[in-house]
Amino acid sequence: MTPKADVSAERKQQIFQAALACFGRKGYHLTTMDDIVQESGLSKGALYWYFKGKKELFLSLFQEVIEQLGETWQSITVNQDASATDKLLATIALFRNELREMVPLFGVMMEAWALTRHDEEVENLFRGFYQPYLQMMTQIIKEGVASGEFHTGSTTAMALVVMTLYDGIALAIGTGLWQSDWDEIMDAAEELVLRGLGVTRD
Amino acid sequence: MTPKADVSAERKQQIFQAALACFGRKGYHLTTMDDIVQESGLSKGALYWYFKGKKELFLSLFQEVIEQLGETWQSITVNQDASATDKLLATIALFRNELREMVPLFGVMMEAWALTRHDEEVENLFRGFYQPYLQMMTQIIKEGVASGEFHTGSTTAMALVVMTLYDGIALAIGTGLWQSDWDEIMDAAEELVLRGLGVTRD
DNA sequence: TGTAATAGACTGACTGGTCAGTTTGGTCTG
DNA sequence: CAGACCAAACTGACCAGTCAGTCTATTACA
Repeated sequence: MTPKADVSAERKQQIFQAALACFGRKGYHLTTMDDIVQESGLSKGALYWYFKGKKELFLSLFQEVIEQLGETWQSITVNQDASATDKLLATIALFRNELREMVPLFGVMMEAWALTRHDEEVENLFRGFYQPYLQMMTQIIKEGVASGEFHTGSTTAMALVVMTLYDGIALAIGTGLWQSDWDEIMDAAEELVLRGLGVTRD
Repeated sequence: MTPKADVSAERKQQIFQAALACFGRKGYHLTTMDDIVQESGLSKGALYWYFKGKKELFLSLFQEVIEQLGETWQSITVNQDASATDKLLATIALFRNELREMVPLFGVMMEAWALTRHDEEVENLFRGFYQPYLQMMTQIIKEGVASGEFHTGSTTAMALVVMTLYDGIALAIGTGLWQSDWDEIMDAAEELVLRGLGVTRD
């Protein structure tokens, strides 16, 4: 059933890489399949052999990255007997480190968010991506409020706002309009979130 | 020299309205000039009589709204002898009220942000839009830190983060992925920002 | 007052180019 | 040879922007 050495995995990776480069440069709507063909060194037939079309290729780019980050986060968060503060700190640290790697994706992701509004398929996909994130953050805050570590009026709203803060940073960095220092921004964000939630550190 | 009643103002408004409806529905890339033609009840020629092209029409949609909000904010902020806390509270209240009106624009604005990355003209325009906002926020925080009302490590980074927080909310609402209650979100944002800056309210 | 001239506002068919996706015809390997 | 894999030419829909011309209201002038 696999008569030939299976090159599909590396081919897909090859296509992903080319697609990311093109989408990153020109955005979703302005990159053509032919751009990706050229960048990848393959042919149009090859692209359509591995992916149904432009949209599927585009969305596949995120699936991997987002889901993997979610899993990493979960593995940190699930940790039974850590305090909510510890979990929050771990989350913030995770964001600080992982999001930085994802900067090239941010600009592209913005377009994906925009697509969300006009394409039900994309909308559902992203809702699926995002919901676990929101739930994890809600869970952490809920625990913190219960244990008296955090203070907030509405856990769900606050969770959304905190997630949203990092989205906003991704947006700001993604546009490249203000290329402030990453660590400085992350420090400020951390400060705002921790003090904003009423966390008192040692 | 003005032989005919000048209808250009209302025509432009008519086109704006149609454009906003179309862009809001289908996004920038997917709406056709012909869509706007149909929606507006005018003709293609008329559109191109008033606007150079699709991009100019799109960008004009923001110019008005953004600049006006900036001016309103400034008029509040400039107030000589108000405390930094008062200014911040006024700013937050302004955002709470004005941004709500702008929700239909948010979805569209995301695409504008995305455009920013592939079009120098758009980039410069938006940089110009945004910079005064950032400066005003920086100014407020700087004053607050100087007077001991606020606490933060880096005023500029914190200003960016706070602005970014509201961008993120705009993004979240713009996508419509989570249609949480506006007031609840704004309450949480206010809470996070105020406590995060170390503001102690009587 | 009648009429020619002019400017502003507007129409809509048309064009030139673009691009996602298809088709056809391979090649290489087991 | 069978089926996975790929090349490249091709198709057809779609769309931003153009342009030649129309319509209307005002003005200039006799």
